[in-house]
Amino acid sequence: MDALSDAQQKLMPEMSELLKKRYQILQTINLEQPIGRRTLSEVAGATEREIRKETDLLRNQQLIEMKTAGMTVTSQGLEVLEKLKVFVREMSGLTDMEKQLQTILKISKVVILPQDSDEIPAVKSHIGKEAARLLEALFIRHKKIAVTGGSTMAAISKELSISKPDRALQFIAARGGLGEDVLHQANTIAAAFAEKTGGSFKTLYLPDHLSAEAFAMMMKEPVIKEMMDLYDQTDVVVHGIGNAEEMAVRRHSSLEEVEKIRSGGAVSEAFGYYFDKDGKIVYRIRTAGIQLEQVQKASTILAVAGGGSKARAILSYFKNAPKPTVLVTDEGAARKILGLTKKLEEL
Amino acid sequence: MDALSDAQQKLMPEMSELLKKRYQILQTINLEQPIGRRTLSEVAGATEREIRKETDLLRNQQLIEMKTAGMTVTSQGLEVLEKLKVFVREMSGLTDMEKQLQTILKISKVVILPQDSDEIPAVKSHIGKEAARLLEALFIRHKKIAVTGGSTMAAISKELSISKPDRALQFIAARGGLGEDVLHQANTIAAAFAEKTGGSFKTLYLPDHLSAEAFAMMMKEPVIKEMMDLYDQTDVVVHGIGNAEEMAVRRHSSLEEVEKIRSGGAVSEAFGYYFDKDGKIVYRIRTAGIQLEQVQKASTILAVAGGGSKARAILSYFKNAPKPTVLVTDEGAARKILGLTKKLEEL
DNA sequence: TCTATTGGGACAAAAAACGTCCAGCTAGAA
DNA sequence: TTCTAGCTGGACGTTTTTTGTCCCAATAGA
Repeated sequence: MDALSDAQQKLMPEMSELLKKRYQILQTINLEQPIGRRTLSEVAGATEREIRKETDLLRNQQLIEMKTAGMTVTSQGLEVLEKLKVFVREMSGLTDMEKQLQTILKISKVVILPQDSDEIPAVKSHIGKEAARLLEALFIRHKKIAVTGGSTMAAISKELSISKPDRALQFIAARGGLGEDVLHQANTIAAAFAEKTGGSFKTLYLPDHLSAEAFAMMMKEPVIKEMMDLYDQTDVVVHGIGNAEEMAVRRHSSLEEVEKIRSGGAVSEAFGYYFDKDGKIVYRIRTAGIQLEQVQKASTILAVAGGGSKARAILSYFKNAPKPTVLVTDEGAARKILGLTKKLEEL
Repeated sequence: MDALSDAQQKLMPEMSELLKKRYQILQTINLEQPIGRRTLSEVAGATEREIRKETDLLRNQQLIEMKTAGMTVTSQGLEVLEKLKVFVREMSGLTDMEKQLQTILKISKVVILPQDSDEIPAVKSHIGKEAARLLEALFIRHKKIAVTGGSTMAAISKELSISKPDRALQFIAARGGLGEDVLHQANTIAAAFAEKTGGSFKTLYLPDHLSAEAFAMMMKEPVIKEMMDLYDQTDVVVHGIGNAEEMAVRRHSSLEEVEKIRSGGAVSEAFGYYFDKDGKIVYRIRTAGIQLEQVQKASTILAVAGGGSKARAILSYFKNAPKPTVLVTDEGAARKILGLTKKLEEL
């Protein structure tokens, strides 16, 4: 933050919030266009009246246009969005927080997006977009990419857009179904990534909750073995981070599983592994899929998770996460993580 | 204006006015401190409520302090004032206007201060302060300074403040009484300048409206002749510019004088000379004082006049003003001058 | 052709801003 | 020392603005 902006904020303290709010609205319109007042008010977490007031202003400023199909961002609007991007980040202290988190989590890079996806649904899309941009940059040098499931991963796939299709790209489902609904399964996500980028994808279909013997047998099957080999060659891993209990519930885990997860003090989940607050593996779902050791061999790992509710999980997972991990998260999660670590230090 | 501020203003168009308003209030407090709400509201041209709202905010921001004696600017406030000075000027387009006026009026430099002194009394003080700063810079190399009268000149004298007294400075009253009230006479102003700077002053006392013979005789008097010689040696001339009719009235000019001024189409007045819209001398008060030719010999001339009502007069005077003149004026006058010249061009 | 969604209009209710006064205090003049 | 002008902070009825909420005609897309 330069001295001028500093002085400006001294003289106009209300500016900060206002700017952030309008920026976010404009950004959300850009992401979801064409979009109407009502839909926008839901996704941006504001009342209809407020959205109306602000969008009227944005139109007067010729930053957006209103047609019968909905509101769209003008080229001027895009320009403003571009110009203020860094400024809004600086102003919200995001750049500072990124550096702090990088140190605390001991990883190579952290990217924080404004607001909290728990409160404002659109933030999830913003996270997705940012992660998509980061991932696209990796496509140039890395072609074998393992992806997991989850709604965050789905958000990334929605925002992927590549200038020219790259047939060399290969997306590998990092896990089987894991009991999640089809839309958010790793298999579906891998297919979506491939479709958006022009690459190919490999899926892993294996029933959950197999008996130990059946599992051992399956692992010898060529189709499955092929996947295991692919995991070894993986360049990039893209994954979400879940709350342990939430994931257990969503996956309809058996009572004994839930018991193990709970008694073990599991906090976070990733790749089907459950971690406690110190990052120790408490439980792992016995199904085929990428192994933690294989993840660690990847040259870059992209972890994506946002929302204040994910703070504890993120903190837990990163206790033992690979160094070359890049975390994409949001302000809500970041602030809570910093709050939690500060509290710990005080004790 | 940089791209960032531009984008900021696109997103927050209300910012501009708000910033200017608060800046002006803060600046005025700085100039008149300690000052109370009511006095400030009068001098700043705003309602008491508004002043109250803004000053409450400024206090919360720790830019001002409120004591029983009145409000004063804190060191933080001063800093903000300093930091935003250039920005506010840029934002109001003053820098642009200065360049335009410089070309139109064909002089070496123009300094424009925000707002209109016709509407906001405090602006006169701001003009005075700026002129004082410019003048002080000239003191280093120039010691013989001729000054005229008028309320604007009085404003300058109020704002003069010099780090260490300079006994070498000599202030010369450019004219005699000219029928104005004592406080705004050139003689009084010269004395005030001298007092503020530690210099000396020379006054010119000569009755107005002398007969031609008496005038000729007086001109031969040593005291008067001495002044005439001083005018020849003048380095710097500081003067105001008046509206012709207004000045005629204020000076209780005789009917025939008023008639000459009116019929000649006089628009402006300076040094007792009356000029028409093309800058031609229409009439001059027959009394001792600096001659136009002597003014033209000075190395620097500081012309100070503000307020929209002075626009025509300024335009008139500068038709034939010396090139090395520096004009200090305000936004109100500047905008009107530009408007008038634009209108002329269209015809 | 039908349906879901859009922007714009409208309006009562709630909230904020405004104009205006007064009381009590204090610094500086007399 | 007393007096007075000018200061802040509090108060309050009256506008003015903002807010929440509906409806409506238009239209894009299925």
